[in-house]
Amino acid sequence: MANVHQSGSRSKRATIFDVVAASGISRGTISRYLNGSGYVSEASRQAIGDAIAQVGYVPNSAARSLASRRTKSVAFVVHESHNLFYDDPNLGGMLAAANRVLSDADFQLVIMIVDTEQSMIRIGDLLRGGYVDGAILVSVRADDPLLNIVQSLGLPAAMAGRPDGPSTVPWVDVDNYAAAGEICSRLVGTGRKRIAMIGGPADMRSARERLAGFQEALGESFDPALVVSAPGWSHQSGIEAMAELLRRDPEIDGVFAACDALAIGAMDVLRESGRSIPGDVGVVGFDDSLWAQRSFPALSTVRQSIDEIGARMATLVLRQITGEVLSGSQEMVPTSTVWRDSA
Amino acid sequence: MANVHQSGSRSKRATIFDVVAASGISRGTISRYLNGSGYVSEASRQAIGDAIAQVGYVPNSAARSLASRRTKSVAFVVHESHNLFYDDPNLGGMLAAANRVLSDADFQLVIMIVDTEQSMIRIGDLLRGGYVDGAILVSVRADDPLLNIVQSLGLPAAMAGRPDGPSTVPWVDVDNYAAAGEICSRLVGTGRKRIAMIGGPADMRSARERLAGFQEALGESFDPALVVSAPGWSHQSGIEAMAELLRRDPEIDGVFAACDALAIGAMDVLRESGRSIPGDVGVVGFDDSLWAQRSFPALSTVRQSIDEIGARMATLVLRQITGEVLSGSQEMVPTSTVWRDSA
DNA sequence: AGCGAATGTGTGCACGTTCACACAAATCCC
DNA sequence: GGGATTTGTGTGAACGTGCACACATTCGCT
Repeated sequence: MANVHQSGSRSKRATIFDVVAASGISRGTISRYLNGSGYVSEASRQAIGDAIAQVGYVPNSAARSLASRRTKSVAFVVHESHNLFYDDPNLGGMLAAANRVLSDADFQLVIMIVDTEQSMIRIGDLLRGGYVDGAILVSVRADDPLLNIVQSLGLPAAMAGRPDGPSTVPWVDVDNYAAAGEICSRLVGTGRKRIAMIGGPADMRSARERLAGFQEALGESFDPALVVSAPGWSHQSGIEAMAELLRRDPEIDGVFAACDALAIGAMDVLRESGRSIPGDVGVVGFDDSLWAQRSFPALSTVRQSIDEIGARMATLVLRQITGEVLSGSQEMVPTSTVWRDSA
Repeated sequence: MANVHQSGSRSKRATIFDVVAASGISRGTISRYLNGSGYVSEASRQAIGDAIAQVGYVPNSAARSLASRRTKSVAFVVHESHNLFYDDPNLGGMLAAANRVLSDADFQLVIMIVDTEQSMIRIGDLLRGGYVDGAILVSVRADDPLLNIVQSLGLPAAMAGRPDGPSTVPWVDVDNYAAAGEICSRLVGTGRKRIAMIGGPADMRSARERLAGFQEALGESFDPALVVSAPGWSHQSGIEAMAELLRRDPEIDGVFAACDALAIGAMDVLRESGRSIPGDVGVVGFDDSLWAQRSFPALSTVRQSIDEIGARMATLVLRQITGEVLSGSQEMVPTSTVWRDSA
């Protein structure tokens, strides 16, 4: 009851003026203390620290953002349906990796999922309204309005996968073409004759590159009739695509799926149709997500470090926030082929 | 070049005063227009709308937050290691569901992961600094400092799983005890004699409740030597726990794992040791995450709607933000047993 | 006609910081 | 020992909005 500070949980929050009153030191010096801009004597330092602890002061972030024109937060923008977050461990992994880097730099991650026309408007306004200092763009489509918003604003940003058209936004990507080519050539090398592909959404560059790598690896024996482009990257899409492929040609003995979730959907269909894996049909995927490691049989796939992609994007954004000009910069993360049991 | 608005991407952002200049209408009325507080004539409405479009005005969120003392954002606080986001689809599902509800209400989701002492301080300060209007707490530990912060601040909040001690924070939970009891009694009912359990972290209430349900279902035949508490909810923990159990008793013919990831880790060990599932050993899990549906053999488990839990927490927080007092309120989400192939 | 309510509009102040600037004191350098 | 630095401190503006209040106009009703 005689408690000086925190008298009741309903009391107003302490402001910098309360610290001024408790320490007898001016606003300016306290601000310098808080922001580490130097020029604060040891004595003041001590007094301010004590006063802050005594009144339980925490700087108000809105006031700070308004005055400094910096929010200390970065958006993680996902242009996909909400449930991909449940379906695809890669998304969560990228998010976690980005958050780790950002929070070490004292930045917060704000999540923005674009899956309707309305949400696009909302998020566009948020970006324009200075809600964040930068943006990490995941799953960007061809002609994505988000890209235009970010560019015309000059907002620090980075994206996963290279953009479709010309763009100044730095990106982090893997060599989809080469990686797809390599895993498929090994599929060819193990004697498969009728090899099909389940592609990703055709309006995504990474999907098209994986397809190109597949085609290159197959060379003469490439047959466009054995390619189905799934509308999404989900397990369900894989099921539907595989069913369609088997309808087109029941003799298929090899499948390259553009991501692991698609591959596992395909394996489910193949197994149900009585085919053995890898005996009758060899299956390979892409991503080396957890699905690949835990599926049965364990999936041969292309390993890409989702962690590194997430972390690098965060770093790119942070560097731009601190003033570096990275326009058009690009980074490649290496991949490797992981040969397991499915092919 | 004669472009009036947006002259160069580096131009300063339009403020409400630019709208005043362009429309000839006062700040107050424009503010009312923006916040839908009524009392704006049709003529003004029109003029303001035009002026806003003309100057490309978007309200500044920091200024708005400072003046209104509302941030329109809610924290999603996870007290777990970063990589759980990759490991556990439930976390992503909860996040997506919460975000859907929040963004419909025009709120943003800010992600905060607590996994070190330092991050706990950072996030505590963020919550105290008014960075968010409310918080969704996931994976709260016994005596969690976060709980105290939230409560002493009177911050609107909700948590997944009921708290360990007394607390006023509303929660959403499932009946872990009953659900665990039911799935285990069916394990008993199918003739298993030596049934083991892989429990979750002992400092989490849900883990202890699932253990209690297990014990109740087994009755007389419960043997504490056949229970191992995993330090986390991960696949890897499941592998280690199962190995330990087999060391203790190779005759085990049934396993109840406190979550699906643990169960699948256990199945991997069992399969590798030459045991067949469900022939030699029956395995059941908890959560009905994607892992359960796609594992081989498909896992029998307890279905809980992670989506509904996430959405309800978001709703609870929003209701408190709009002024409702929900202190101590609690909601139960129903579960059901899903009988697949693993037992 | 007159009065109260409903509708519509503008202005001052507050929100809690950061930043630039002015200035005071201590230190350095031939 | 005097001027130029370096170090340290306080004060007055912003930053861009919401909200309370004062005031003007229109409407409905007896």
